[in-house]
Amino acid sequence: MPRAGLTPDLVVAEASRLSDEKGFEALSLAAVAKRFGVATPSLYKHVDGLTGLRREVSLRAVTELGDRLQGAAVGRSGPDAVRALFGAYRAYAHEHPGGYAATQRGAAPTDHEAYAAFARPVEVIAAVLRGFDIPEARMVHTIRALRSAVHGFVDLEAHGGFRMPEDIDESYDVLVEGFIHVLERRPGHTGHGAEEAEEGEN
Amino acid sequence: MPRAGLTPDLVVAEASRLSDEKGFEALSLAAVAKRFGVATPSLYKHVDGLTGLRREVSLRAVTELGDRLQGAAVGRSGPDAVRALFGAYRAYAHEHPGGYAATQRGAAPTDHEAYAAFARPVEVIAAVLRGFDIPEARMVHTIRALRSAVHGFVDLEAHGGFRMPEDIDESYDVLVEGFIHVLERRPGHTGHGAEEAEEGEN
DNA sequence: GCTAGAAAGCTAACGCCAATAGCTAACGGC
DNA sequence: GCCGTTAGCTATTGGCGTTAGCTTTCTAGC
Repeated sequence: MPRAGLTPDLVVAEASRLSDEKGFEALSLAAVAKRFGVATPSLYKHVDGLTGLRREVSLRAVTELGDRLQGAAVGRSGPDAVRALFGAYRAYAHEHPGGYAATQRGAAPTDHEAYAAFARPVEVIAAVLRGFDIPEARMVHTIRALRSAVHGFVDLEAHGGFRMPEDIDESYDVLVEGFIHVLERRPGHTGHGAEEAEEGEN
Repeated sequence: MPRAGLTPDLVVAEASRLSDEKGFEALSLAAVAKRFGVATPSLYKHVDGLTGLRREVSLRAVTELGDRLQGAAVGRSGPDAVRALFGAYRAYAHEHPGGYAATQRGAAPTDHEAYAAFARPVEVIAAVLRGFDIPEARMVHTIRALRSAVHGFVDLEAHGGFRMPEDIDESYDVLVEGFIHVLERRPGHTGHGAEEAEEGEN
């Protein structure tokens, strides 16, 4: 009997595809094995159980998301960069719903590799926001606000939370432009601030 | 052997408690049964399987969330009402993490009872926003933006997405005040709008 | 107070999944 | 062409959801 020729990368790639098609919650070792025409236990030779597989899918997804954000932001600045960021973020979630969902399961605090991977998208956001006149003490709060806005919209949309007939793209525009408006005309204001800290998941 | 005295309400209440303690994903018939000192199949006399139990927990949660929002908004208007809304929303998520998570699994389109229940929190938000000078064509988009902001923040926070040392309450303030700022000083602007529609999940 | 029927909770059994142990056969280096 | 490595297998265990069918408790009505 010839071998299936699996590798960790192949398995994770197929798992990512599967979770994009059926949802991240539907990701199972049995389903992945079936796709390769292989028995479930065989996957253990390439992946550390279901937990490990989920972790790898998350890592892959968050890395790709980071790349996309970076790609969107490069060469732009100010409001344009923010628009590009918002756009790329939602586009990724549309193209890879399972991957985006995987992105939401944070990494264990001890898992340094995952920790770093999860920090990257945030770093890109931070870089873009530095183009605005935001006091250091407000930086982290602003990053968190942006992340909340994007993620909230994308997540609600993905779960079918917007049921009215109004155009969803237009709603996103309203959100994005509203956010930019605050960024531009509201640089300071709350003077009492904490000191700054370095990169990481804000 | 005396009976356990279960009722649908008791079962759902215990399930809600369990999912608040261990997470909505950890909700299982087996775990609920164990809490009552009862065999798993016994629960089928009160609840329509795991799917049904999840639905009931969701309904209960979304109803309570709606009540909380309403309670927070009543007697207030304008920015104060928005602040109260944001506050109550996050407070609910803190007190009932499992319930809040349950809230995110939307209802089936055919499930009219659930549909109505899920619409209620949105109706409260809509009522509060009517206190601002927002063009009808922009209303739904604004509601969606608010929901995105709150949910995004709460969801990221719940999943441990804010890892920097900065105070999270303060971040929430920044988000809330930013949103209010847009509401107050940016009533119109994009003139091209759709027509209005009635309540429902926006 | 007794009885009959409704219904609560039980055990048994099946299928699906994750996971571990241990076998076998295919592959690659020499 | 041989041999060690290892990919993939089968067998098995344990947990879960679900259905079927039984027994026993409770309660309504006489």
